[in-house]
Amino acid sequence: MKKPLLIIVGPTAVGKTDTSIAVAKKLNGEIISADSIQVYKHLDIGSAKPSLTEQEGIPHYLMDEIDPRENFSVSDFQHKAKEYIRQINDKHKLPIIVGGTGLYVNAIIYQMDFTSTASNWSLRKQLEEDAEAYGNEALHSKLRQVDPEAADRIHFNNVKRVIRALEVYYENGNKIHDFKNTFVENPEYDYVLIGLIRDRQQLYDRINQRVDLLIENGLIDEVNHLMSLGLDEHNISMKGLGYKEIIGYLKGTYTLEEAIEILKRDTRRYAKRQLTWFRRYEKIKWFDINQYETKDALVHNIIQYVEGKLHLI
RNA sequence: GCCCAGAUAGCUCAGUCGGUAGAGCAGAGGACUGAAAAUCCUCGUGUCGCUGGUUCGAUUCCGGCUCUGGGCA
Repeated sequence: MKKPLLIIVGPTAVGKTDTSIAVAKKLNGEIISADSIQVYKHLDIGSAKPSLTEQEGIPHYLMDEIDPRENFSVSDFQHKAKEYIRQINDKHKLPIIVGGTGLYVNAIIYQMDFTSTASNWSLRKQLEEDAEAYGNEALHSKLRQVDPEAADRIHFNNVKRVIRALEVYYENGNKIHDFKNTFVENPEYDYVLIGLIRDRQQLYDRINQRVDLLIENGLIDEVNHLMSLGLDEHNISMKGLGYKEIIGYLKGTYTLEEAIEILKRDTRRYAKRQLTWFRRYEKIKWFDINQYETKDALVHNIIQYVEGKLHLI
């Protein structure tokens, strides 16, 4: 029997946190965060993680759980999130996945197999050096020799993907092509997928304001502190928006003003990419926040929609 | 008031030895299977400030006007 599952996605700064907590309260739910940065401990301000008070007593999983020195990946997410879903179901509560990391959402709603080839960081480093020494196209033609289908769909400048495809081959002779079952739905869940959206210009204004707020709230101190723990731009957790830019400022790559402008711009671009990703979901039901007078009205409509779709206990 | 330099894409500017124009940034669209807040691809028509003149033809040359810098008083 399929387990009920609610998923709420949306671009950064659209208002997911607020909305999802209100929805969770009404539906007797618990939240699993699908956010590749909020998972990490100590990355609080930059990731706009809700405080315990702001969580209003709703349990949040996969938030503030991982040491920022570790390299968390979609595979870890899939494994842990599925376990949390099971636990929440066992308590007869509704699991609600909330987040902006599209790949993580895919790992839940589609059958994605991550059992084959784990990441091999030293191999990646070596291939990166090859790309720098001999050029992106040289590395890409290596891929063409071992996995032509992958070479066809990965652009030669997308070095990261070329490397991953080569890694899969070098590690155990597989072709990355072998795993193409992306859009086969996972039969475990009876899921409802909701997307939150609002006027583009308004979203961008909110992003700009939020960046200013993060700085006011002490983002620079937070990054300083993380650096004193030995973290720097090489850590995966530090690749997040707000961290890499402030590290650049602290290391003198650019002024604070420049860092803030770049952070705003890149956050806007990120929001746009998220929207591109979410538009592909056929089952997504969009709720345009601008069409509701109040947050209560929005939440009420979401609840109605969800109750009509899911057979809740 | 006088002199000089500007006025071209949302912004900063380039350019046309006279044949209606192009970069960067901003912005838009797309891709996505172990770094995904990452990574990558594609996309540039705008009364060339206004108004007269010269010319087959002016955004380009000439005059006037307006505005913006800077300088001199």
